[in-house]
Amino acid sequence: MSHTLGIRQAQKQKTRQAFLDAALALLEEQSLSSLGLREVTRAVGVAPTAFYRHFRSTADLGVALVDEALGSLHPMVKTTVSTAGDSEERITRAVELIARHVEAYPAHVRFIARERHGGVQPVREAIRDQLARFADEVKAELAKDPQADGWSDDDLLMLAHLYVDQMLITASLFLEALEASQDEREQVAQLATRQMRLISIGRRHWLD
Amino acid sequence: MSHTLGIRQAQKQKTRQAFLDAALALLEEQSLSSLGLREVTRAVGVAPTAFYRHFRSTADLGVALVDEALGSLHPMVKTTVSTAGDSEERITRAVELIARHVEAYPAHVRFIARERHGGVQPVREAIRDQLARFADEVKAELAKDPQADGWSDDDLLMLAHLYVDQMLITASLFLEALEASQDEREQVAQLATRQMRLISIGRRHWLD
DNA sequence: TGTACATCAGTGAACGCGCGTTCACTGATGTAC
DNA sequence: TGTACATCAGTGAACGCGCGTTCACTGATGTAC
Repeated sequence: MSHTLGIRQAQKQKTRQAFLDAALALLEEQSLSSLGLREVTRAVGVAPTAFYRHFRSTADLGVALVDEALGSLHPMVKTTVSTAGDSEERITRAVELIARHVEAYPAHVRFIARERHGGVQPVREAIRDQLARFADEVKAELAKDPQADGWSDDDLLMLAHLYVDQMLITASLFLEALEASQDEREQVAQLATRQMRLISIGRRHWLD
Repeated sequence: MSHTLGIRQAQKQKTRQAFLDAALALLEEQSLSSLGLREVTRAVGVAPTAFYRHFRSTADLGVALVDEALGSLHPMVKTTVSTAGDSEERITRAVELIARHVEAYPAHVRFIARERHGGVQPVREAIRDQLARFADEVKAELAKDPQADGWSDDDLLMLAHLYVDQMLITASLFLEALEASQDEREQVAQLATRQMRLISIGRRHWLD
């Protein structure tokens, strides 16, 4: 195994994670720009001053949440656009993958959707950077496909951005439908599937 | 002309508009959920209590801002997808229309992008409702096109949502590039044009 | 293994400040006659 | 047109409250010998 932390470091990390978890829960019903430092420490059960042992500000905590929410997502994004299977299979797999991710991490998804255009600049920038990385990775994945023969770099990146944005829109729709009926969630899945199908058709005929 | 308001009503409307303008300016750098009532009255130059003569809360003011930002936009959205001209002409016209709207009303566009997934529920709902209306209107416009022959209602609405989302994404990109170089804005226009072109191709081959 | 000192995550009191909301008010505008 | 009363947009004082940040502290953990 890798290096074991000392008791002190382990405890510190545990508290830090408690801050992130508490903040994420509080952010289900408000934006980061109105999240209070004391509000978070109260939820964690520590003194307000303890906050400063881990973060400079709530904006700083927000950036850490971006890393937590998106940092671990890169492998999944690749899978979403992987070249395995025929077009229809890929789409179905992608939509299901997104639906399951939203079910598993609704608060993370909500946080990203909310703060992507939110009122805290460093957080917006952190999200924008991560999404740009996603687009690059998707582009690399798309380039592997024989369909990409003859495509310019610009066009591949254009399509990659279209996919990334489409994933976010779909995730956001699943989120809204999360508390609703099974039927409503299936409608979202169907809408998303059709939209991806249309994009897929456009992709196939791009060089016609 | 229509009914002329009394002096009192006219003055009241003027103050109300001053609240909306001041709030919109303040919201360039924060979210609605952190906007303070006293902050707004200070910017307008009236006593804090004057706020209650016009709005129940900042959330209420936010809903009024949604109406101001999106209510008058319906004619433009129709034009954006109108059937006049060939496919390439339509796309160019749509992208230019969006670019000009962002230049003319950057604060409104920012407000909508920010609060669409923001922390204030009534405002989110107001935006969602307006966007649903846009999608319906776009769908009606798309149905007029001969290309729509053989399309199901569901598929038309699917495409309408795709267009509406695409417009918002494009507007948001133009907004980010607003303070940047002319070159950067042209890159956004080019990206948006290509994405709409791809969607347009997908549309053309949908029934193949 | 034991001791003596260093580190540092979390504490708790204190601060000045701006917040949202209440209330009774004022004086210009509106209306009835 | 003039008068007497009603309306109501905006005022200003007052309230209790929670905020972010500072500071010196404590005591468990870490380290050097």
